[in-house]
Amino acid sequence: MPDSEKPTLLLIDGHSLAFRAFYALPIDSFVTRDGQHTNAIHGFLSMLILLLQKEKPTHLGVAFDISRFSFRNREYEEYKGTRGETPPEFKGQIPLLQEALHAMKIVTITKEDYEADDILATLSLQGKEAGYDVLVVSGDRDAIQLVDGDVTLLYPNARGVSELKRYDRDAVVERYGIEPEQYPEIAALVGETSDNLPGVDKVGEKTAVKWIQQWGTAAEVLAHADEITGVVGNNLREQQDRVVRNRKLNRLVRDVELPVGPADLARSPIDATAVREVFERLQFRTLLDRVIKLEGTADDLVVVADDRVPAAAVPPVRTLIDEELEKWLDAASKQGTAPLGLRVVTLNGQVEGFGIASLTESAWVPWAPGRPDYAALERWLASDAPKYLHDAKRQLKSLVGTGLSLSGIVFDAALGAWLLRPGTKADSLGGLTYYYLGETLPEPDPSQLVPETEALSPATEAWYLLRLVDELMARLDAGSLAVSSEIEAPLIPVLARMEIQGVTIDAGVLAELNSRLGGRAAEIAQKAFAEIGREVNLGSPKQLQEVIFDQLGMPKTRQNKTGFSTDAASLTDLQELHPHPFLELLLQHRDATKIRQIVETLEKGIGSDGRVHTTYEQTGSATGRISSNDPNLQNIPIKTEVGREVRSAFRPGDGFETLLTADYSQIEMRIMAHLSEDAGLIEAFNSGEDLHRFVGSRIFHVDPSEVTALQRTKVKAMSYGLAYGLSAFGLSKQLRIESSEARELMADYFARFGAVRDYLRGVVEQARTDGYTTTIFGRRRPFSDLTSTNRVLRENAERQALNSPIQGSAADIIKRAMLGIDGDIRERALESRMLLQVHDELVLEVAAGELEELTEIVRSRMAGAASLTVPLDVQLGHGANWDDAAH
DNA sequence: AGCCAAACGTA
DNA sequence: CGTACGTTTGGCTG
Repeated sequence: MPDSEKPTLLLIDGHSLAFRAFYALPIDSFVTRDGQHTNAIHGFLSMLILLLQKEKPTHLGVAFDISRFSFRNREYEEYKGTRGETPPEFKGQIPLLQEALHAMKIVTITKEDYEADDILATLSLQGKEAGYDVLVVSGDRDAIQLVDGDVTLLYPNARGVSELKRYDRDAVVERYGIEPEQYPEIAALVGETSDNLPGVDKVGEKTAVKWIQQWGTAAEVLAHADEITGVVGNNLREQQDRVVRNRKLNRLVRDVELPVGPADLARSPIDATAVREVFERLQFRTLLDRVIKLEGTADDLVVVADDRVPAAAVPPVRTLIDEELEKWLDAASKQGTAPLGLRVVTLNGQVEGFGIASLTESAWVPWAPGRPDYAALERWLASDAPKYLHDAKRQLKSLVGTGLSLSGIVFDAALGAWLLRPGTKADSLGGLTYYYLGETLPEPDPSQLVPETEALSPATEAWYLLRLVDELMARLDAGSLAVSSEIEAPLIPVLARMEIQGVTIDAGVLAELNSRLGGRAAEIAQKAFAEIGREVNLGSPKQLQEVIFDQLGMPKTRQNKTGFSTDAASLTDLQELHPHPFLELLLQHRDATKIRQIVETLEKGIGSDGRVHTTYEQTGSATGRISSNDPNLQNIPIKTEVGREVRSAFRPGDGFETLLTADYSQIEMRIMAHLSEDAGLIEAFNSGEDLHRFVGSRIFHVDPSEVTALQRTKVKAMSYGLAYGLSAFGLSKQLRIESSEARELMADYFARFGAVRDYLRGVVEQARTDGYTTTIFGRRRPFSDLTSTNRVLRENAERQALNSPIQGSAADIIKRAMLGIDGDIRERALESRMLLQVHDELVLEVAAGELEELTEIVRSRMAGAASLTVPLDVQLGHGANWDDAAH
């Protein structure tokens, strides 16, 4: 509770918060009729209103930078040098935001030559000394140093401004393990990429914290630099200038001369007319209402995190059984009833019960096998009555063996959050609730025997889940919502079944392969040692560097962080001009041990049922692909002969006849043809001619039949590379041709397929404007670095952006095919089942007598998964193992 | 045990 | 100076 005796001074870094809001809110959705972008203003004001309601500050000021340059640039020219050009859509919003603030009678503060954070530092110090409770809101981590007994920092989480993390002294200590004053000491060692202040190489937060805990300041760390051993110690000694410079620059100035002091920041009543005028100009309707409401009746206002989600009181948890439960669930099953939140609770693999919630009620329903009085629960679970879950696949799998079935999963919060921010890692329910609702769920500390905080009831979790889903759905655009409800949510049970089924792998084949490869690796190693006259660890790049560059005196290869690369490409390059048996043997050794490692991983993964059960990570990629882990079954070797032997260990299980594999041929190029509408490429696919042969004939001006193998190889590499943003330089590297030839090849390609280039350029351009790319089916991927002035960052983002609609659309398509196939299999009650997905390939296990029917299902569902301007070609094959099945 | 970088398997 | 992943290994540190 705020100390009611003390006035509260709220200080905001306007620029940094507005900038974060700019990237947190879709730029498209906030544009006035005359084209003025307003997303940063909207996000900032929305956050401000929340703060005013929650914190009830008596005094308030917002500081802004005047320009990108401050006295720090005189100290260090490159300061903040990596920052991108401010997007024009953002720039214009700052004066408007200031205008809106002035209408609300909020003081804005700027100071020539200083940054907003220096202003905050000065005012927070003055405020503290004058007896205020001070709240500092900044998106700059340097502001952590301001935290004190009376000064609290509110810091936005990752992206977005609607959730602010509260850092008081304890929170800083908990998060960083050091006192707030010491934060800049750590930052000086670690560096700050966004300010273009490199720190000491190899020193991350952990290391820095450890040192600061030991020695207190960065200066003291430097004084003890010679006590630090190892590479890190060397780096520290060599790069101490950086530390000194960083420390100098990240110290905030606390005595800036300002025209106002804390007392001048007392809040005054808003100028309602002016607010109305500005807000109408910005076309902020709901915000206007919220600002008007702030006046007067603030006390009985419900704090809302968003226009759409009214916070409600947490409903009491009831334990429901018998008729009461039946009545509730039957009502919820009626057509058109609102979804319920659901948590499946397990302990040691056993289902213990269910937390179920509506917005007004929440219930804990214990469950045990064989209890007849839970018919209503089981009926509701199995029905299509809509349900919201978080990480539904995991919970679905936990029901295996209980006899319970679960249907009606219409939205998964983990998937929804991923669709909003596909580049981020999956977050827990508590994490998402905090991020999106700004509310903290109590989580017991697993390290405590008797936890201080008791775990939240699953029923209450289900209630928070319900509110979270409302918020996620409100934030998702129409296209992403469609992807959620038509692709991702329906795919959950399909993937769950694939994981549960697993795939049979012949352990005997693997064992034989393992020992054979082991023997071979040992042999090769011996020969390699003989060549260099000593034994080294062939798996150690460091030792290999000694051998290759020092002992053998080979020319240096591509540089990497530890010296010079010894990767396959570099070694092959070396072989060209400086052939040496050791290099050849090393490459062979790598081949053998790599495959062997994969074989061993697979062997360990074979369960008592003789099958390997991977886990598909539905939120595992930024583009929309699924990933596979534990073990990864999407990287089983295929390119070499031994590699294919691994595939031959994949067999149909007992009672199944054969394996069926089906893959899309050149799906990414077909999507490229569709999206670019390039007439030549479309003709290529409609002609029935081999793609690369066709393209080659156009580039080299010969008949398709006269395209040589070498020409075809070059064309193929370029076609595939295009979708990845390949440059002429990269192409020349890959094909080992002159860069002039590579440039010519690309020029010739684009001369014939110009629409492809136009399309790729257009994608990047559009992504730069909108801030995201979109797939054919509406899946989005946001980008922030497309406007960076840092060339490496920007060009990386450009390649990702041009690739994302292509790779992402391919992912959409195969997912749709999987839904169709799974649906058909179930509808026709076939015994056959889908086992593996490898991005453009599916592997199925065929039950006796079902091959013909299943083949037709797979063919038509895959080919029909999208209607593009070119056909989707599907290659099918079957056989006694995965290798044989692929022709 | 935890972290990082390198290397390499797949699409 | 080609996208998207997951896994292992060595080497460093505690």
